[in-house]
Amino acid sequence: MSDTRMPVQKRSMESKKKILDAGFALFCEKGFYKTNTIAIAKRAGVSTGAVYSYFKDKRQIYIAAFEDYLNGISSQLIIKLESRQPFQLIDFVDSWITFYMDLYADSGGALAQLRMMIVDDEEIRYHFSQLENRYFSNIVEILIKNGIVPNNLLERVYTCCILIDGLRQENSAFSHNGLNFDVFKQQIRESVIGLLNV
Amino acid sequence: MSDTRMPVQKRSMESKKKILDAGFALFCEKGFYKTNTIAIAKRAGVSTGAVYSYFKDKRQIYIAAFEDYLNGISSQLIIKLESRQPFQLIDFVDSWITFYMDLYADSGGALAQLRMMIVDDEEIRYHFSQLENRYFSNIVEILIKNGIVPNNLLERVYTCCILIDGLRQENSAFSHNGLNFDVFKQQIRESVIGLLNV
Amino acid sequence: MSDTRMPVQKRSMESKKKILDAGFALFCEKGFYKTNTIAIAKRAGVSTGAVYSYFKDKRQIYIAAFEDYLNGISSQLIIKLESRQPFQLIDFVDSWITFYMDLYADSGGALAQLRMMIVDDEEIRYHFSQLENRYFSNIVEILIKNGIVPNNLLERVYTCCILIDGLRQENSAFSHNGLNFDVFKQQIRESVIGLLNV
Amino acid sequence: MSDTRMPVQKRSMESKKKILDAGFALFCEKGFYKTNTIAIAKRAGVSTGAVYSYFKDKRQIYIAAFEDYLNGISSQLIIKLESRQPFQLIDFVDSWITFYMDLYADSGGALAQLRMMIVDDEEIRYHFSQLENRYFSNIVEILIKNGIVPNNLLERVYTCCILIDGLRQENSAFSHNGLNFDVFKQQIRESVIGLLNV
DNA sequence: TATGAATGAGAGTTCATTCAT
DNA sequence: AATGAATGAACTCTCATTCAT
Repeated sequence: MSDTRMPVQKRSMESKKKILDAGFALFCEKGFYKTNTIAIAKRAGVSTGAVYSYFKDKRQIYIAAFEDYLNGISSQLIIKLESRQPFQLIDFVDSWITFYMDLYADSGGALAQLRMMIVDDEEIRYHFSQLENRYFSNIVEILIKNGIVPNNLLERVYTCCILIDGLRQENSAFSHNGLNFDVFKQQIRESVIGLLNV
Repeated sequence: MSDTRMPVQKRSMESKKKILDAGFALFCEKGFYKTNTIAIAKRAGVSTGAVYSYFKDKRQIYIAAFEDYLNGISSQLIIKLESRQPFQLIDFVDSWITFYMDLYADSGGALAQLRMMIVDDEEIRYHFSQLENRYFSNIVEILIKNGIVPNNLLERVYTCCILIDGLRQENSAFSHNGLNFDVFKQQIRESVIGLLNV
Repeated sequence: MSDTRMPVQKRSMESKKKILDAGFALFCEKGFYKTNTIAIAKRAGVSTGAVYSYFKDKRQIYIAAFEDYLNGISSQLIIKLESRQPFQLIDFVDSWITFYMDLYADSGGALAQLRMMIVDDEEIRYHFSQLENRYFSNIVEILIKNGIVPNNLLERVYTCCILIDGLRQENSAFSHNGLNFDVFKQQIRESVIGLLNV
Repeated sequence: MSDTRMPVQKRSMESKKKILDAGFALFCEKGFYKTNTIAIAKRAGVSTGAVYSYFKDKRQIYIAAFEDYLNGISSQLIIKLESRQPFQLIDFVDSWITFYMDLYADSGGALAQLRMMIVDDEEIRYHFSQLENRYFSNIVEILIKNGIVPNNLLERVYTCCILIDGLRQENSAFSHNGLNFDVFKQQIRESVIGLLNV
């Protein structure tokens, strides 16, 4: 038991952070239902009681942990995409695809888990329903800022997002026998460019 | 050692069917984890014991119920698509989109649930991993039979499937503010036609 | 389904016999608690209902099966022992040891199981409490018939029985490290002979 | 993944102890199969959940409870036997018989239960298989220490143990009609002395 | 405030027994 | 008489949550 007392608030914040990190890691690894609160507490190095002093219940840990994560990555993606100057559409699309796939690869299943829980649980669905909208809006903004302004831009961006996410799915979840990934990627890339380059 | 019952009597087969139907309905409504075996038994109008004489465990009910369902719908979709003669690409694509969306709409969450469980549970994933491949192959077959043979057809079909499923998602899972569904649908439609009409 | 109808009573007897045999085999292999009635019915090739038309409950199958078995072996042992003529004490003791051990070896755990259930279950204990008395009496009879009449014969025989059963235990249940079985057997043999040869 | 709790707080250790005591009492009274975890929890005055935070399953309660018990009694018997000085063989044998029978009488069925479960359950058998060897070795040691060193001592001791346990059985499990217990005891006593006094 | 032991409802599952066919 | 599907109480075990310390 360390003698040096830290400011109460700061220690408290650290415990909360540890719980969120532990919860997030476990939820990604094993999913919501196969993760229990005792395991979260253990991984976080705190007591089970502590978990319930910071969060009303298990679901709130989930929501808070994924909110943190999403805030992190969404800004990350946008920052990376904005930083590539001067703007070239083809370069932008390639970066988008690359960054998006890296993000998923690094997420260790986080985004797949979240998609699942959005289907499964009403409260989680409600909480994250605006999630993708932010992402779309950000992309739309960047495009407008750089003079890419076809009609129905929002819908175009959405279609692009679906295509890019399809590529991601192919890469991670299923193994679709006989599919040539490079050919597929090239098709997606061309479709996206076609949609934005009017 | 105790193996699950092989229905012999008529009564028995009816019970098994009732369990599958009840299980399927509940799994779709509430998801795997929020459905318990007592509820399945009650809904099926049988005892809890009966459930376990037909199925080794809850997961097997899930697998059997969804297998039945998928066998039903996959042939349904293909039959509908093949029945539209003479073949016209545009007409084919419109039918595809319509039928696919109807299927999901009628499934009452079944397909969304299944996607979720494929992510969540290893045994279920293993069991249904080949599921989408069958669907792709069927579409490819129809196209070839009707003279649509661009290069990289499999990849093109896959891309089309992703686009159409994106449309479906938009319709069911999320509400993306400000998105004009008809515009979006038109974009998808054109992208699909563009991919197949080389 | 064989067309030739057997006399009802005879068929009935056969089913009962099959249930007893199946029950006995399973009880020996797995014990009373790990054997279930469905398995007995299956092994016997009859319906579960049939089991309950011949026996009030699972315990009665156990009792009847072991009673049959014990009647069989006790007469067997006595017949074998009586058939060795002319009577020589040493030869008698050797035969006794040999036959007893063979009996156990062939019983496939039956007697060990029975001992266990006699401890565990009041009704079974009650039913078989006289079991060993018959065995002692038989041995005593043979000895008297052949002029072996030391004082306290019943007690001597009982002590002999314990010694011989100890030899059997050593051979089957435990592995007592470092024990030389032949030496041990020789000791038992001599103690038994000593007890009877006054 | 969830490991059983390592008691840290004092309260916790008391609970574990209470569960062990309750389990032991019930296992002795009613046997393993007729004792359920709810009854153990109730008798221990704890919740069912508590039982499973200290023990992986019911069998582990059994094993731990009997291990505790055996550790207690095995040293007890040896200590009593060693404490009788100066060593006299006849006195030693009489003490051995007396203490052994008292032990069983006081055990309230514990040792009989354990013998039964050693036959019935593989894991329990494995856990306690060395049990009797320790007892034999202890007796052997005492005898050697006191100059009783006939050839084949281990086997002699084993034979003695069987005889003494036979006496114990007679006293507890069966009622062998017509057997004069005192005569029988005298026979056993003399056989044991004969085996050791060469 | 932090701890972690304790809770207990409820989950999945088994199986001796019954009874409609 | 025979069948075997059906029953449902009882069992073992889990875990989100609480609360005495």
